Order: sequence, then C-alpha cells, then structure tokens
Amino acid sequence: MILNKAITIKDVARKAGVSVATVSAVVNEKTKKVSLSDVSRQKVLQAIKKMNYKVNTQARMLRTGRSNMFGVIASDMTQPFSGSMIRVIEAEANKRNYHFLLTDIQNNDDCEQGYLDMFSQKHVEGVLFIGTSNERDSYTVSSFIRGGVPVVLTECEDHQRKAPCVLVDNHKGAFVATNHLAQLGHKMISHISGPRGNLISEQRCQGFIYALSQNGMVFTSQQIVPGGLCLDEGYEAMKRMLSFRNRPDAVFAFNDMTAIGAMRAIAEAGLRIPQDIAIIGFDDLPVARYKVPSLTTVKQPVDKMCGTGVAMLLDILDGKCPRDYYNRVVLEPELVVRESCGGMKT
Amino acid sequence: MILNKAITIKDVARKAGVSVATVSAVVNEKTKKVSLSDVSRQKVLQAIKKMNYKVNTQARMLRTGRSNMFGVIASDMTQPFSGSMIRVIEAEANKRNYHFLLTDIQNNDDCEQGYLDMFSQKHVEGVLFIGTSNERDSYTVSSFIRGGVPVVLTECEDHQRKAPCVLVDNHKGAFVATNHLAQLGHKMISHISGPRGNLISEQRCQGFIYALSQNGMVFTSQQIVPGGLCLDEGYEAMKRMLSFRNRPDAVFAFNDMTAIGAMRAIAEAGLRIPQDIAIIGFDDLPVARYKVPSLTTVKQPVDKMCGTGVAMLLDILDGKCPRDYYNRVVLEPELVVRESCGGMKT
DNA sequence: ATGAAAGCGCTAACAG
DNA sequence: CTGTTAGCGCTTTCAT
Repeated sequence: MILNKAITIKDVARKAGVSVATVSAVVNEKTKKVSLSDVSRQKVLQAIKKMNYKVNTQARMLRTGRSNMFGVIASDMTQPFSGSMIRVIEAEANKRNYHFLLTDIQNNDDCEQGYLDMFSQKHVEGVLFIGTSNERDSYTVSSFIRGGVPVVLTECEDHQRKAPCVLVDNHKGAFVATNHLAQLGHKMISHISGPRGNLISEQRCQGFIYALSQNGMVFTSQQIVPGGLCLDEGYEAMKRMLSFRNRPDAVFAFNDMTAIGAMRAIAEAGLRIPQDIAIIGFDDLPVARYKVPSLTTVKQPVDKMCGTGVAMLLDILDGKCPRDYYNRVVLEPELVVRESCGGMKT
Repeated sequence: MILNKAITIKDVARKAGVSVATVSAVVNEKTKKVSLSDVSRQKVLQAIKKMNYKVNTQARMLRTGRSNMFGVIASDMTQPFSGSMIRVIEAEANKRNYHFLLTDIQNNDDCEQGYLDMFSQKHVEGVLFIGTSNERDSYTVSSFIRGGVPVVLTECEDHQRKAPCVLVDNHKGAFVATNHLAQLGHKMISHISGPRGNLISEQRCQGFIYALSQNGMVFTSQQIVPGGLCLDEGYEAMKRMLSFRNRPDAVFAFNDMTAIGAMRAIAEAGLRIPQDIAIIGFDDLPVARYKVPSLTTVKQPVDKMCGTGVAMLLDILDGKCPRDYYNRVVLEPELVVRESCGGMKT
C-alpha cells in the first residue's frame, strides 16, 4: 500500500517563511542544543500545527544512522509473564522515545539466526533478552556482543556472564521457599526443577539444596525431579514423584505453573493440600491467589525487573554508559504466604 | 549508539564490477520483474555473500515510501491470550516479510492519540487490533479508517461495523455453554458478563438469553451480573451473586479468568463444584484443564483467528484486496466438557 | 542488459 | 541566529 504523500519539512519551511534548517532546529530543540529566536520558533511551531506535520522517521534514520529502535527477544511469549513484561518495556520505551521490534525465539527455532539477520539490517541498535537462559540463548547473546550490538538480559543471564543483566535473587528465593517448608515442620521436601540446562533453574536448585542443609536435612538426588516451565511438566513431574517409595510431604515447584500442574496430580492421587502434601511455587502469578487452595509462592518483582532492564539498555544506547558496560542487578524475592503450605505441622 | 559503518550497495557494485542499479536489480529480483544476465547476477550474488551485504531498510523505505511495518494495538497485553496471539502474528509477519510495532492500549490511556501519532509517522502501513471492543477503541478504529490507514480487528469488532474483523461466533459459543448447563438439568442459570460496553460481552449475553428461552426458562435481569475480564472481577461478581435470595445452581462466566475467580468465591462460601453450583467458562486457557475441578469451557481457535487476521491485513497492504475491503470472518467455538459442570442432574 | 543520475526527507556542517 | 548545501543508501526512470 502506497502511503499518502505527506507534508515534508520543506512544506513547513515555505509556509513559515524560514529555511528547512530552522524547521529542523525547532523540531529537534529538545534533544539538541540550538539557538533560535522566539519569532522563528513560533512561526515554525504554528506552521507545524496548522499543517499537521510529522517528521519522516525513515529519512531521519537514514541521515543520522540511528533507528531509535531496539529488539526484544522473548524466550516464550506464551509464558504468563511475557505480556506484562512487554507492557513495561513499551512504557519505558515510550518515555525515552524508542520503539522496539519483538520476536519470540520459538518462532525462529529453525533458522538459527533469523532474528539476528533481521535485527542486524540496521533496524535495531540494541537487544533486550527476556527469560532466555539456556545454552543456545547464551550463544545468541554472544553473537550479538561479538557483533558489537549492546544487549541486556532480564529475568535471565548468559552462561558466559558477559552480558549486563537484571534478575531476581533466585538462590535466595529458592532458599526462602524451601526454608519456609522446613520451618513448618515438613520432613521430606522435594523440588520440581525448571528446564534442563536453564541457569535460573540451576540457581534455584542450589538454593533448595542449601536450605535443606541449613535445616539439617540430608539431600538425595531423588528429591529433585526435572520439570520445566509449564503446567503439564509440573503435572508429570509430580506424578513421577508420587510413584516413588518415599513420597514427599512438601514440594517446592520451579514456578507457579508447574506448581498448579503438580496440584492437579496431587488431587488426582486423592491426596489433600496442604494436609498430605504442602506445595509452594515461584512467581506469584495472579492466578496463585485464586487457586483453591491458594498458592503460597515467591514473588518476583517483574515490573521493576523489566523496567530496570530496558532502562539499562537505553542508557547504553544513549551513550550514558560505555558500550562494554557490565552490571548485574539482583532484585529481592518476596515470600507470599497463602494456604497451600498450611500452618505449623504438629 | 552510532552503528558500525555498514557495507552499502555501492561497495557491492564496485566489488562486482557493475553499477548500483544492477545490484539493486539482483537484490529485488524476486519481487520485481527485471531482466539481467546470468553473469551479472552471479557476480553480484557472490559479492553480496562475500561482503555480507545487508540492504539498508531505512534507505529503501525512504525511497519507496513503504515501511513494510504494521502496527498491533492490543487491548491488554496482560491477558492470557495476548502472548500467544503476538507469537502467531510474528510468525505470519515473518513469512510475508513484514515487521510490526506493538502497543498496549493501557500504556496510552492518558494521551488519547499517542499511538495514533506514533503509528502515523509513516512508520506503519496498517494496523491490527486485538481484543479491543469498547466504544473508545471503536473510536480509535474509526480515526485510522478516516486517515486512510487499513485496519483489521481480531477477537473483536467495532461498533460501526466498518472494519474487517475475524472473531469467534460469540453468540453461538454462549448459547452452547448455556444450553449445556440447561441440558444437564440446571434450573437457575446465571451469567457473569464481560466488561460494560464491550461488544463481545453483549454478544455472549444475547447467546445466554437465547439459550435460556430455547430451553423454556424465563430470564430475569438479576441473572446477569456485570463481571469483567479478570480473576478479581469474576470473584466479586460471584460473591454478589451468592448474596442473592435465589442463588444460581449453574453459572456461565464470560471467560475462564472470571470463572476461576468465581470458583474461588464459591469455595469460600463453602459450596461445592459441581454438586452445588456448576460453572462453565470461555476461552479454554491452558490452566482450565488443570484446575481442580477442571473447568468446562468454550474453546476459541485463537491461533487461527489471529493468523487469519494478520493475513487479511497483509493482503490489503500488498494490494491483494481493495483498500476499503470489508469482511467479517466468524470462527466456530467448541465446547470442551470437563469436570466443573458434573454429570446429569437427577 | 546495464549504467548514469535524480531525488526520497532529513540533518549537520558551514557560511554569513 | 539563519540559510545553503551536501549527502545518508536506495530505487527508478531514462538513455544507451
């Protein structure tokens, strides 16, 4: 579709009786330091309003070599948090006059570097990763860094620890969750872990094991059953766990989704929550509050996390940080106690 | 951040020993009808590969006046479906060599036409709306249409019925849900509606009322309680409903989220699902299957809906349809029977 | 079949 | 403080 011929800077200049340079100066007054008379400014501003002039961003980009766009690579847009993260990203981007191109890794599974190409067509100046923590993602991160494209990771980090990132203290979150279970008097605490090879999952596993030891409990490898991110993975993991000789009396699930899946498996086995098995999640999804029983969980400050991430990236793009800026921002998790762990065990 | 100086068409031309026009011709061979010799083609292709040349999209846009971008205006990115819809949109866009700019209406609440401006800076060629069905949204839709910007709506439609749209048969979906409840023998069926002024909600209300009448049941206005989209709205609506003299023995909720909120309220009232109250949702979110009891619901073919919507928009942009193309695609809903409505009432 | 050249709308020297 | 002008990289006539 061919776009309507639009008003250009020339039209405005003619109407205002000044040169295009002056119009440009007025338009970019906020960003650049320019000196211009009140008279010119008013004339131009008026003409702009009257003609409803909008700067042609493409032309500007071409001229300046800047796109004011960044890329967002999401690990999985179907994850419950992805939407809210995108919303926060947009809000921050708007504030700082950036746009962004969004891509879901799952959409580019086959073509190893589909988005890499797409992004590198001088489209984007930097890339924000969200929730990408497996090895392949880290490889992608490295490619961008090698290519001189600034990246920032949120809700994840790269295996090489080269990229600036902002994430919750997963070790501590897992510790707090597990410790809560232990303090309640549970004796056989198990963990449904996240995806294999996922750094976040590893951190939570460590926190889990550490909490066990701090409470004087022994740890056997059977206490961690590989789960994943989704409902069905939690469900399956829990079924497996229930088939073990020593079934747990408390479970720390990688996230709320796996927890909810696990709750279904527990119910299907005719067991009660929390009387027979206590369960705790991670994330504090909205639905956690409304489950029956409501789900005790560890809250992630998602909005803050994402907001900080974008801000970091845009600071780099705006030259407020060196291009090889490295920073690791760790946010505090928060235990949200509800019904699924019950009260003190007697 | 200033981007690295990239390889231009000139560099390629020099290396290949041809003119820039020839390079351009080779690059655009698929899209345009051109005649060029095998020799030139090979020389150019080789040079491109060797130098890893990528066309500068900004320059192309400036020259052609086309951006190959469309805008996506989402009613609420935190809604559970939004993420999967975005994924589908991206997949379709990739296929057809388009990019998109995403914006959440909630992020632009204050500035009536923030995104309108943003999109109109020759950035986007058309706009896809998702899930926007209140009056204000319709007003926005109209502005775009008036401005000559093609729009397509998915999972919604505009009050003026001017914009092409693709949505599920909401009347039928509501009918099927309510009818299911009636056939099961429930006598006092109520409905938790969607947001006030939302067209989709109105359609479902109509379907609900129609099903009542088809089953020979009288309808009193108290049987519809205003709800909304979210968990808490379903929860509150259900609490209100339970306070009525005649509490329902079955509830059709606007969507799965309100249904889940309602389920919580029912449980808190000490009532059992489905023995005391049956409940049915709409959407078939993943979590519906894993609720205890699992939630009977009406499934929307979200992926198909969204895919069709994007395809329609891009067809218009690609000139395969007239610019004032109008079409209303209605998709079939599907009843998914689970536990929350129980069996035949005796 | 290929090349020369104009120009899309804008910004940034530079001159005045 | 303001205007003139040279391109940014590309596509597209128009010649050849």
